Amino acid sequence: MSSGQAVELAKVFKALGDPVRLRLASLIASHEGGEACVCDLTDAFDLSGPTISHHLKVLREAGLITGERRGTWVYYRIQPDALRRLSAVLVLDDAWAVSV
Amino acid sequence: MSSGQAVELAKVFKALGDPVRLRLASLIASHEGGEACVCDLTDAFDLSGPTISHHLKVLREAGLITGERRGTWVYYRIQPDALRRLSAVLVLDDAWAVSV
DNA sequence: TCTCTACCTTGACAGGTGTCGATCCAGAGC
DNA sequence: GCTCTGGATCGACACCTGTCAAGGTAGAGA
Repeated sequence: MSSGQAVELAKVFKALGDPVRLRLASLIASHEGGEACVCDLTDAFDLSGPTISHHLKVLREAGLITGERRGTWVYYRIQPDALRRLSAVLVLDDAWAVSV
Repeated sequence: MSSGQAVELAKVFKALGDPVRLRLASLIASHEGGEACVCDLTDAFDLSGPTISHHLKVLREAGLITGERRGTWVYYRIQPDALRRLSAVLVLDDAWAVSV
């Protein structure tokens, strides 16, 4: 894989390289309707609002989730394509061997 | 996903969350015979030996690669199971939704 | 045994990251 | 307009990470 590809991919892996962000993504993905309000998420952690907001921003900038404001609340939703792309990279037999 | 699971998983994602380590893993996986000598790897980067060694250690401790000394050289080899496990986690539709 | 090579470990430093309190902004409702 | 509430941003802090120079260890060969 090229140096540029590695930098882009590493950003996404790095975003998932934190227990809080992993659980945030998991909670969003498994929430009914496939989306979760921030108020639902903050309750699940023993962390301050700004900290949750920070982690959500990291996930957003990595392209793993999208946020949308609807009235008073902000809803987050998983980007399944981003996960599928990551998953494909890890199946080394096909992807890695030929992509270097 | 439980808090404990998240911590374990995050370690592995974090290990891949660096461009150098991603390329290292990719180089090892795609090298002939499925294993690569450290001397092959250092040439591919503009980094000092200790730095490469440090990154290899991170990958090793995450369970993504194994190292073995054979005579003068040390050979590293990918752990395909670790990659497959990660890949499976990312297929959210099945795994994530039920594992929380 | 001595030396050379390949690699690892240690120590130190700059820069990045997670966290929080304080503050700010956007909508809803009065 | 004003106020309340849900979130985001800012500023600051402790801690973690990537990097290298210097020194250490293990095996090969003389």
